[in-house]
Amino acid sequence: MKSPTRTPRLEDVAQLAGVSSATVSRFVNNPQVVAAETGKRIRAAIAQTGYVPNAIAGSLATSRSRLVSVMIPDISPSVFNSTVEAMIDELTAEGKVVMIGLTGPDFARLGAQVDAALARQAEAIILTGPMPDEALNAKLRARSTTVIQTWGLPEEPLDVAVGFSHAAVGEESAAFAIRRGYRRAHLVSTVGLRAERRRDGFRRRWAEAGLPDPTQELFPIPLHFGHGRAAFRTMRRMAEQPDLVVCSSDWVAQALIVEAQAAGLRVPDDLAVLGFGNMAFAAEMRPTITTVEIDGTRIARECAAMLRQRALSQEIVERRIDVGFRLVVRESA
Amino acid sequence: MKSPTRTPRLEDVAQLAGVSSATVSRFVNNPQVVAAETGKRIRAAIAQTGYVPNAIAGSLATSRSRLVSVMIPDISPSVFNSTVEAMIDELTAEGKVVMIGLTGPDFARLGAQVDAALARQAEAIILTGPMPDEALNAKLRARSTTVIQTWGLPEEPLDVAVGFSHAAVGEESAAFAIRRGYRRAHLVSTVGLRAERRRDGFRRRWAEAGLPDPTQELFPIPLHFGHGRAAFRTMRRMAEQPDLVVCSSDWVAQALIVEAQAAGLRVPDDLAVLGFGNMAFAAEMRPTITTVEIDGTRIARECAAMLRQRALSQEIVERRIDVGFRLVVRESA
DNA sequence: CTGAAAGCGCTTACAG
DNA sequence: CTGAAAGCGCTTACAG
Repeated sequence: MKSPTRTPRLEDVAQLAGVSSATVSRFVNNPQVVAAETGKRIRAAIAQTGYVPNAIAGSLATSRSRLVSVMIPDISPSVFNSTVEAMIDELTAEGKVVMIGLTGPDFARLGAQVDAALARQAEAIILTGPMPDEALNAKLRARSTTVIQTWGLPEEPLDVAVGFSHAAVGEESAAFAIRRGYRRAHLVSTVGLRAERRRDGFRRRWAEAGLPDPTQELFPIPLHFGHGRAAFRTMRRMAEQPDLVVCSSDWVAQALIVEAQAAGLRVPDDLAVLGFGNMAFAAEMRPTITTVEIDGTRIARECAAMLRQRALSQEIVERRIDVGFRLVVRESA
Repeated sequence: MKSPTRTPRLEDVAQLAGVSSATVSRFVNNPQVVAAETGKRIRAAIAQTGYVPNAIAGSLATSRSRLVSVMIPDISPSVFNSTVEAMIDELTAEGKVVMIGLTGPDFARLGAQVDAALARQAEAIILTGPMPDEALNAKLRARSTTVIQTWGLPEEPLDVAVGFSHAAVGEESAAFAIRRGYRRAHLVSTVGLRAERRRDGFRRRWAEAGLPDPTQELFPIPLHFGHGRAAFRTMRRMAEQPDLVVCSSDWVAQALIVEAQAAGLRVPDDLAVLGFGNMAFAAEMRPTITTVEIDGTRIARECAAMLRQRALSQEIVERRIDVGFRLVVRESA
């Protein structure tokens, strides 16, 4: 049962405290500029009325929304998860509100979500998805809203970018596999630019070592457990069995391991498996999964730092921040 | 590089179209009340300026924020995941913006997050956590903000509630286990009211069947994979080995299965395992996991429906909606 | 169908 | 240190 008592405003507090609403506003936003005695009366009035400032009115008056929009394809078993959680934590701590835009796995609703963010005067839009199309680019460029591209690290960011090089991930995975002595690699990944960059990096390094071109199977985004099963079936039908499968996600890696074990293969002796994402479970399965870790917390922190810089000066020194990645070597490869 | 061109306002569009800003506002919110000819000119002006309405100003003018706050403990491998995704989908489709408040696993920041939501004039606050304390209750009751308690289904909701009965989950799990012929149950769950209700329900039914009181181990929230390992170790040290472990999460169930298999036990023949949550992987592991499914999409849909009702009439017919749950019987028990 | 004008609840330069 | 007042960009009852 909601009681329809009117929500208290600044003015209500002011009357109760016997001051002007301007003074209450100052006290709320900057207590030390108000005389101690006055402050005490205002504090009491706020407690008595249960006043909570109306941030909508505040935002309108200052033209600062404190809203940051984060665009992600989806939530559930997503590799973006920890990054998003870290973003919410970081930005909330700075008094921002984080609005999550779910664009759908194929980013179909990206345009609509950007409009929603702009309508709410988002101070920044953080894109984890692929580059928006040219129309969207133009719209974003015309605004003062900060646009941060994350995960992928475009050569020429729309505005600023924080991420890592997918090509480098591919290359370093290949270098590791070569050192380990694997010779027949099979790549399981997704359509789309990012995964393609990783595959290309892998292939380049692999070819440099004089190894036979890897076989591959691509799935639509997002990858899930079931794709690992399908990939295993395909793989078993191949003329020559690979000794290493490189997966675009830990989920797929885990599914492949489960299937391989069920088929009597030993991992990694008969078949090695490399994952991507270093999700929490990767360290816990049997065998534990060798994978690539992206430091989502670091990405979130750099994003927050960029926003702070922008707030202070509109001048961002470094427009591209490479947070790198880490190959986490465990048992599966 | 951001170009600092001024963001277009309603007035800019109006001048370009040669009408008043009121007319543009009408066109934007309710096109059919404007003459077709006028509409055409306005549409052109909007396209030319790239105008996006300022939702902050709109919210202030109408006192409708379209903001809905969802409070969850955390994101990563959480059982709340699909529910939250469904909420975002449902509410976004109705033109709302969803603000996610991360309260921390122990809900420590719930009070602060509620204040943030109220400050932004959230139209509704959706709580997945435990009942807030009395001070928070009072603050929420005094506001016209709709408060929806989800997951758990309190006897006497603060405002309205959508969820299921934890006690019933416990009872039905026990009934199932009894039918299956298990006799020595071990419960692995968390401290806190909800898990306790499930345990109590289980025990009640178990005792009715004349079976020996289940043993148990409790962990702090949130449960994760590692707890399953720890639980298995504890279990192995027990004088009498259980034939069934009932887990508060699929993650724990999966970890137990992995450990049991590594120790040479067959699941479910030597040890049966029951999970909770029906996370995507539960259907994919070997053995697949028998678990309890909560329909997060249904919960989200009912929440959205309640908000629609409230918007129309302030009268909500049903204050408690029980969405039930489903025991998904697979291989692990 | 359209316009002039008041109002939503704040913030902040300007005076004092 | 404090107050009066303008302004943030919309919406909407009221007139016409």
